[in-house]
Amino acid sequence: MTVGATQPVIRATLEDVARAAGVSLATVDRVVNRREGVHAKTVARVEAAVAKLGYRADVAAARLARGQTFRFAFVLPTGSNSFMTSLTEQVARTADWLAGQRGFIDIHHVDVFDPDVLAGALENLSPAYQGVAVIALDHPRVRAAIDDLVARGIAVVTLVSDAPSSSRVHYVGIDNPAAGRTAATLMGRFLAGREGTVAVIAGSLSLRDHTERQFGFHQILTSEYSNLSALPVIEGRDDSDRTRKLTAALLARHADLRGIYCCGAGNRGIADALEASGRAREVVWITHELTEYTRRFLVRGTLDAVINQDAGHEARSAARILLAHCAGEPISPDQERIRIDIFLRDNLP
Amino acid sequence: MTVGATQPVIRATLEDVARAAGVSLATVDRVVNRREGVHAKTVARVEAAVAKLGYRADVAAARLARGQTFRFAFVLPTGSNSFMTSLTEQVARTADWLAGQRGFIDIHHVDVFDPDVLAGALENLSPAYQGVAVIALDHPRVRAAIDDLVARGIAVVTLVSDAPSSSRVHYVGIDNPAAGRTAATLMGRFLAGREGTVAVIAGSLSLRDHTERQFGFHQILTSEYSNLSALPVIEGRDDSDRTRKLTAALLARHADLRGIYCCGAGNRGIADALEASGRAREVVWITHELTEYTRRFLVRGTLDAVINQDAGHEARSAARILLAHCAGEPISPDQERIRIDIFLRDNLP
DNA sequence: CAATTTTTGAGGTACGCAACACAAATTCTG
DNA sequence: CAGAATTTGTGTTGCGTACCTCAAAAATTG
Repeated sequence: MTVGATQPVIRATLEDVARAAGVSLATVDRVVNRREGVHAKTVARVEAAVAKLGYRADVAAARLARGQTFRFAFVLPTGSNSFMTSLTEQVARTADWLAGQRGFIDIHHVDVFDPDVLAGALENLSPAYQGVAVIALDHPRVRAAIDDLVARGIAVVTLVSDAPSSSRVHYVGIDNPAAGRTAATLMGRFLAGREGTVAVIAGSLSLRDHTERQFGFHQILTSEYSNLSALPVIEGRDDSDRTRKLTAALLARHADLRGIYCCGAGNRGIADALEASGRAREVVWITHELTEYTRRFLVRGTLDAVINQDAGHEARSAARILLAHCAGEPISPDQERIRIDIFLRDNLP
Repeated sequence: MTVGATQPVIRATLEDVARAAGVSLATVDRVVNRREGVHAKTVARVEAAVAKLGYRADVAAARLARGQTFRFAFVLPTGSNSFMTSLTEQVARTADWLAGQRGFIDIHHVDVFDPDVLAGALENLSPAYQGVAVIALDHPRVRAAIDDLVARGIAVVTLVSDAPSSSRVHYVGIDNPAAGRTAATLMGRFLAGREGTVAVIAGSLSLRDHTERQFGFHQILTSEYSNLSALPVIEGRDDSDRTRKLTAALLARHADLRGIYCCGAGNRGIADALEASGRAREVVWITHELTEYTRRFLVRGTLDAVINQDAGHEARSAARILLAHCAGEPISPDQERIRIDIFLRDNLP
């Protein structure tokens, strides 16, 4: 059985549609581009012809004829952890791809963790940009800066970290509370009824994504796993050295420590401390972001699971969404949905 | 700090390159399209100009000028389980997208589980196709049919199920042994040391993907979780009714049944049997493919984890790979890698 | 140095569509 | 039914590239 074999071998063009509908090219153009001044009956005739011939505008020809070019700014953090480094690289690759699609990406590095600096950077962005992707902070000044850009007709998408109350057109990233809940479920199930304490290490609680993750984590842990009690959240500031010391102290102080959930960076410190303590196999450690380090810890068995967001997917998705928005094209939502990946040693990509 | 702001606001065109290199348009054309008869020194001059101006061919213009159109055949199973239904729908959506990219997809439905029927369908495919995507079987006749297509200059990608020894240009799907290992690790860890037996239900052991999954599953279960012993594999033929009866029998016969791994379809039957037995919460059930049903069982807590391959991603990837192959364009490997997704109740998309 | 080969230039057409100007035909209004 | 308004047609241009032909220039050879 065959479906779709009735499709034309040769694409139907606007001219074919005009001929089929018995009207001129100009009228077809008016209809397909929704211009004014066409009789309803004629519109119907043309649309029937479009449907009959299965006409689809050749996007290559359309883009070429429109002759638009696009300039986007990606505002990313200055020299940072492995995830951000990888994101930057993926954005660079995406830029390379976009260059063939009449689009240009400039990467701006700023200290996105300081609301004033970030807001300032957004405010000073050249008005030549049609779109901006930014690792946002949910802070009044940043929100205002985003709203300001949007008011000036510049499309803004937030990347990795959202500013939900702003007027950004899209958030490209994972649902962080859900990611935290996922981590908690894995923790609870891996520990399967054992009693003890679980430590939560965040980069900083002033980062919305870290807060949301630990919120989701606590939510599930307290409601579903009463055998486990969470210790107060520790701020490791995404710094390996500091995190190592904090983890070592945790391990020394809590003989009943059964699990560690790290919702930020600084994983090398945790690995060092865990391995030095000799309890690496016994303590369940779950963290975020697949990097060359976390991958190694996973393979070695020190790390039990990684919750990941795909930086490449995020970079491409942000670019696609900005492009589609500026060109007035539709997007396919499920292609742009960023998944909460779970990686075990066995399903590493 | 800003990187990349030196990019041109206006794209450089071939003419700009010609002017910069001090040669004619024809020569630049010869160089960028690698035609013969250009002096090495001139090639170098042009390439320097390309690099200096950051010239990138406008893919829209290039496609338009080449005027090529592409016809691909997708060979999918006849009326089948939820996953295949969803895959078919995603292929249809991809076809819609491709229609704007000068490409057409015909969907052919055949009984892909019969090697002779499948091979016959491939042999009878119109030579008008430049590419074929097929849910393959690893069988000599199918392999020969694929090799034959390739020999006739038709690009073949295998989808979901591979024929590794054939000359297909790409396999779009997951690593099935790794998926089985992933399931085993989840099973072993969720059961955390409890003793008992684990049942494995496959659709049919003559399907390579099911065999590979159960192979990976057994591999990890026997080597890492000696507390669990696997029962002989049961063939449910992807049929809910049959699977329900088999599962009910399993539950009745084995009081120490701790887990069920289903590497095929027929999940509704398993859910019915599990829920009827009253042991749904206690038995760990892991299966493949996220469908409306498995999603519901996951939310309800009957099902503990789903190993998934994203049908939308697979459909788009197959189309992109065929298109890139036929148009002689490069692909970006990590965008085309199909991940082994793990879904728990908490990270459902 | 003439003859030959290699390299380069000039110029054109085509791809499918968008965008526009202007004329012609049709319909509506008073 | 004239005049106005609306609707449709004709025609053109340009987007950036691929691909082609033919001639001119330069380099190589005998």
